[in-house]
Amino acid sequence: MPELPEVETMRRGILTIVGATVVRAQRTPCAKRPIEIKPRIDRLNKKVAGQKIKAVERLGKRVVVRVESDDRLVFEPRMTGLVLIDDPPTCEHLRFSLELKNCPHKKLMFWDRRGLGKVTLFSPVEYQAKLDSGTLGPDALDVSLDEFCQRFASTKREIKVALLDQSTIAGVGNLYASEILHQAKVDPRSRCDRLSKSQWSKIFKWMVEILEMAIKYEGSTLSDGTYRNALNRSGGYQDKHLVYDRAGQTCPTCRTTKIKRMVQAQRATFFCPNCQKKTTKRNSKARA
DNA sequence: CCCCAGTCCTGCGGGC
DNA sequence: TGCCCGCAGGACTGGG
Repeated sequence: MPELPEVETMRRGILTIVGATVVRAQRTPCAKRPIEIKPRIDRLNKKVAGQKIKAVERLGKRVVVRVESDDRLVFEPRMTGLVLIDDPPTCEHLRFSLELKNCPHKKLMFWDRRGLGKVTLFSPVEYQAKLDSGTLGPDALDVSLDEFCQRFASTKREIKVALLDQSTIAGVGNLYASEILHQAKVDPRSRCDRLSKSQWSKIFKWMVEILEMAIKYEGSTLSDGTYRNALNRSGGYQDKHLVYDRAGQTCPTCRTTKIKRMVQAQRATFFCPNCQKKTTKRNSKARA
């Protein structure tokens, strides 16, 4: 499931399209079922055809292709989407393509097995409005500790659930949330408004560290094998997971307790009950 | 406003 | 062995 590191790996994998000219945008004829593309493909095509690609950016878990007019084509891979310039895993789930010229690669493609992904074209005004609407928070790798704390501090939600909310911070998903809280030694059920300053610092520090490390390893490929890096190989970070999908195994950190799986907000959470104990503001201060 | 459950989708694996 | 159902979860919607 693409989270920030996997999407960043996709972005880096398609950087050679910068400077290319878009010939046309089209839904891929062999795609099994249509995905949501906005605006309608003919209108979208009119806006991007003939435009030069100026930049390939990322915002949270989205790949953003910016053209000369500053219109932005935003790809949302969600569960099983891939943004590619090389052969997709199958022909049948290819959903969308941008034909290119003046580029070593002829096409930018959006492949998505489950079809939950989306492709949306935003004008500069629409894009700014989207950012201002508050539905998408700042990127997890582009936020200060102060803003990070500020955005979470007042909510009573459980920290694991809050981390997944893209309107607070964009980029962290289910897998990395478990890993971050394990390294920070925070119980995933802790209420945000009851976490201490030092716990927030640890969560922030490990969030940055884990996301950056996972980018170095080109992301995590899980057992379903969907996610591939730019060279169509598996990512490498799945071997570094300490708790995710390791229920029943001995915790690699304390080596005494078995990792547990539980469900929070209908999502699986993995944690070590020994390493990640609930602390109140009071007793964490007393300890310090 | 804030939060949560429900919804979409396909492929895989557990269980019978 | 083969079939079926439940599960995987990112992001949005509707309702309390």
